[in-house]
Amino acid sequence: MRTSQFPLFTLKEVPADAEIVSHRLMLRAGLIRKLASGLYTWLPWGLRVLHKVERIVREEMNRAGAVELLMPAVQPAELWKESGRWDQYGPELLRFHDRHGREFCYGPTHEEVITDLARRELRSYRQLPINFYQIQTKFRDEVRPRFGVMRAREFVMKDAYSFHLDEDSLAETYQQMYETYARIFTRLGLEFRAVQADTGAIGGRASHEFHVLAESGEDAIAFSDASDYAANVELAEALPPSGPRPAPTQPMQLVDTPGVRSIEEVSRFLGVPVERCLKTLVVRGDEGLVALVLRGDHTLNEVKAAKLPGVTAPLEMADDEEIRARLGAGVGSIGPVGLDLPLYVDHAAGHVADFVCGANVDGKHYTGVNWGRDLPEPETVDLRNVVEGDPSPDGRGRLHIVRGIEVGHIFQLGTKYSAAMKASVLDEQGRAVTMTMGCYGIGVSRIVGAAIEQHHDERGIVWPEPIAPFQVAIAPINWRKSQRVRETAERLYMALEEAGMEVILDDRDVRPGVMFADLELVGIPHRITVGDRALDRGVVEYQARREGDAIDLPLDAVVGHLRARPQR
RNA sequence: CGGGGUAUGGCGCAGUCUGGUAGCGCACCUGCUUUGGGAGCAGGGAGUCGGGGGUUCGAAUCCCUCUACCCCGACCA
Repeated sequence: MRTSQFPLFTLKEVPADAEIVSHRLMLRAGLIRKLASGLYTWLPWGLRVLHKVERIVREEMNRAGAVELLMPAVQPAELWKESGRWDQYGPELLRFHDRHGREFCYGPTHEEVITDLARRELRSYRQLPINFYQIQTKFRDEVRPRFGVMRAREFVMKDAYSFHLDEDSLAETYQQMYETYARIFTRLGLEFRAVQADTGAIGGRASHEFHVLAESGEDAIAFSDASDYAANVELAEALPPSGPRPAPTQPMQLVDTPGVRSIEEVSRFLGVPVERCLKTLVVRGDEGLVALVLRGDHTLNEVKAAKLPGVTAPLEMADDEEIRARLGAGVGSIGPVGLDLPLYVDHAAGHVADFVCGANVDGKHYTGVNWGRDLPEPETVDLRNVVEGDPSPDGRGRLHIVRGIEVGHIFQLGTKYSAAMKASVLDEQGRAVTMTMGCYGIGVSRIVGAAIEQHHDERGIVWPEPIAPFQVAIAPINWRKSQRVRETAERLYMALEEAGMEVILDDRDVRPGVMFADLELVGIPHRITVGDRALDRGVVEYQARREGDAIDLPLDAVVGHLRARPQR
């Protein structure tokens, strides 16, 4: 390709609304343009990258024996009503009517459609297991789209759905998909981690997420420094503290704490460390309010809390009026002593002695409170998010917390959809058996953003070789005037193309600085500079995007040199 | 959903408080010069000042209203 035929749309200045580096660089490098909130056009250079990601995903899915199909993006409401998700899914599901007034949605995921297909087409256990996949555009009406293609409303996803006669078969395919995903992200040149995950809105049992590690990631993941334990912080279990609780040393006292509300204020006002201040959160439950007690330095894990019996899922915090009406005191003065609410106490909070807590009277707190003496011994549960340094739940090592971008997610669904939609096959005995399902997603367009998040420098994108829009750029200096430069560049271009490389020849008549800046911004891994100065010495210059200095190469050595480069 | 902010040539911004002929940088077009790190000179084109309504002799500027986009929050005890 030539830049005259395959134009760059690079930007010197960044549109003001781009927040994170990958979004800025995708705009500046001319990979995408925004149409509306969460909706992006893929420009030619960006589309090349997207297609490369797709190709690797497709190759590895095919290698794993999955079969590709393509389902409609628009789906009839009936199927969603059958699965029960028409009512469950909420406003993220974009719904509309056709001219006959029939209800449809734009598919955010395809369990219903594939299950409908499977129940029609699959009759016998002999057809199982089977794993269907597609690469297709999804729409999720996100509350708050942001970060460019990382959280867009319309996005490209690879979704796969497997069907099985039994759990063992599902477990086998699940494991195979786990390995396939690891291979895909390795081939893409990304630093990633597979972690145990919550099943969320899709439902089902076992589940792993694949995260590209990056500071800007929206998820926190916890992993052990001494084992292969890794989990989304949403899920990571906080173990109860070991050893006995310290014995009480203080009497319980009611103290005035006028205007003191937050844990930090309480701690400062009373001179008690935050770890010895307990906070009491009030949430809505199936029958009125429920109180959750945590250590002041810990944060509530909403996923864990929502799973507690009697607590609403998803979790809803009670508002100030509700609390005041029920307890006679405001948020900020609530505590477990004498509290007339169902109470859940976090393991760590139940292990604190001589603690401070709200007194259920405005402007008053208790100090020196002790479980089992001033209030009943609590039964403790896991309520909090793990923090850096917590013991690993598998008993080996300590947890570290890093941030990640979720790019893949695999689930063992079980029969959630197949049962609701009556998808069964006949087994060896001729009995109808509800099929067991798995599903496996990869955020194809998100990967492009995630890759940039992980691979860039101050000059722009530094693509991993396998997904670079082109492998090699030829930068001819003084293209118009120097016939020698032009002829050499053309000859090189032909030779590299013939060698099977993807080459972009920058035949714009622009000054070298402009050319170099653009080629670095768009992140081409290898650059050959052709200029009279080097040609006088009988060479051209080779510059790797991720390395410092250029080296001289004789013309006939260029193809060999590029071939010898390790794929990264 | 709640809170905050922004909207002025393609992009980035000033001008708005204090009403009086719409400006700057980059980009773009033409010509000449230039060609190893985002060139120089000269000339040029391009804006319903987000939409609608109002106040006024006069509105980018003041008032009302709508829309779009962005940010923050949805752990506060």
